Amino acid sequence: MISQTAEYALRAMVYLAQEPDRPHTNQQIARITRVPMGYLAKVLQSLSKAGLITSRRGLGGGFTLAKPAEEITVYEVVQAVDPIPRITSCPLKLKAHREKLCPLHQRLDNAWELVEQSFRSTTLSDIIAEAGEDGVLCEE
Amino acid sequence: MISQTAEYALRAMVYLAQEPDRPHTNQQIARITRVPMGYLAKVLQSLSKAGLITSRRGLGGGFTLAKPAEEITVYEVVQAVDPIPRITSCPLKLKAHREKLCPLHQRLDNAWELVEQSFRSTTLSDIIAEAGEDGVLCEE
DNA sequence: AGCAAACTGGATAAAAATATCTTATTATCC
DNA sequence: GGATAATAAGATATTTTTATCCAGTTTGCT
Repeated sequence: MISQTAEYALRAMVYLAQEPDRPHTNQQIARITRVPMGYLAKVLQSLSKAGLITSRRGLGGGFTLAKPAEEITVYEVVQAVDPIPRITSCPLKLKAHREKLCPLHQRLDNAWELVEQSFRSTTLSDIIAEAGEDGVLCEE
Repeated sequence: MISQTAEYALRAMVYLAQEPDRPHTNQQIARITRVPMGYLAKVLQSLSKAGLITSRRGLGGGFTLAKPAEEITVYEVVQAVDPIPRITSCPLKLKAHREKLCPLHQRLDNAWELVEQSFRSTTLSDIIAEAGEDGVLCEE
């Protein structure tokens, strides 16, 4: 339902949210979240361009949340790497459906709306808070 | 959110549901629903194997709903071609999460559950009824 | 019987998503 | 300033999804 890429992005963000004070390197994040390192680099780029994280090069550098975990929603993360494809116009390009979607696509889009709402109302800190002491992604 | 394949399957099923009394050929369905003919054939095979439609070969043959439109849900159609990947075990394969998903994956799965419920509670006849006279997919 | 319509199944091709690798650029520390 | 750690970016490879094509089989019709 969401892409592998979005799953990776969420893992990385949750991890960063757990220790937001110091930068974490691509390598660290990859190891903990078990995401292929080379690919994670791309995902982190996307998140960076979307303004959700900041990066610092050089020794001691890495990635850090760009704003507090309370202010970052699951929705923002997913949107940054692999947006939810809301249905705004008829996929069959029927003229008759330009104004109003047919019941089929209307109902599909309603389902996506549910997901979107769910994602919008969940912040990274919600997730961390729920985890308690263990940490969300087992840090071995 | 759902695959192209699932979208095609739904279009085909809605079309069949609109005229359930006579068989419709792959070619007919493809033209109306604007699905590539060769690919539609595969999709129809899947739907047939799932028991949602029946097929008849030879002249005058084609595909027909296997049961009344009132008894076929969107969920069944999607499941037949491209199941919703509910999260039942930790995607990171962490031992600590075998019993209980971490909050991240728990919340993702909750969203899928919403979608699943929405799909389960919608039948093909619901969709057709909502369309009124026009027909769901413009029959040109 | 013979022909044409229609599904069936397998092989193949094209496109998109996912993943890897390599080279550059930037920053820090000594 | 040089060595090293780290991101940035582009090229390439692999896998999955989507799509096409073709030969085979069944069915109905005359």
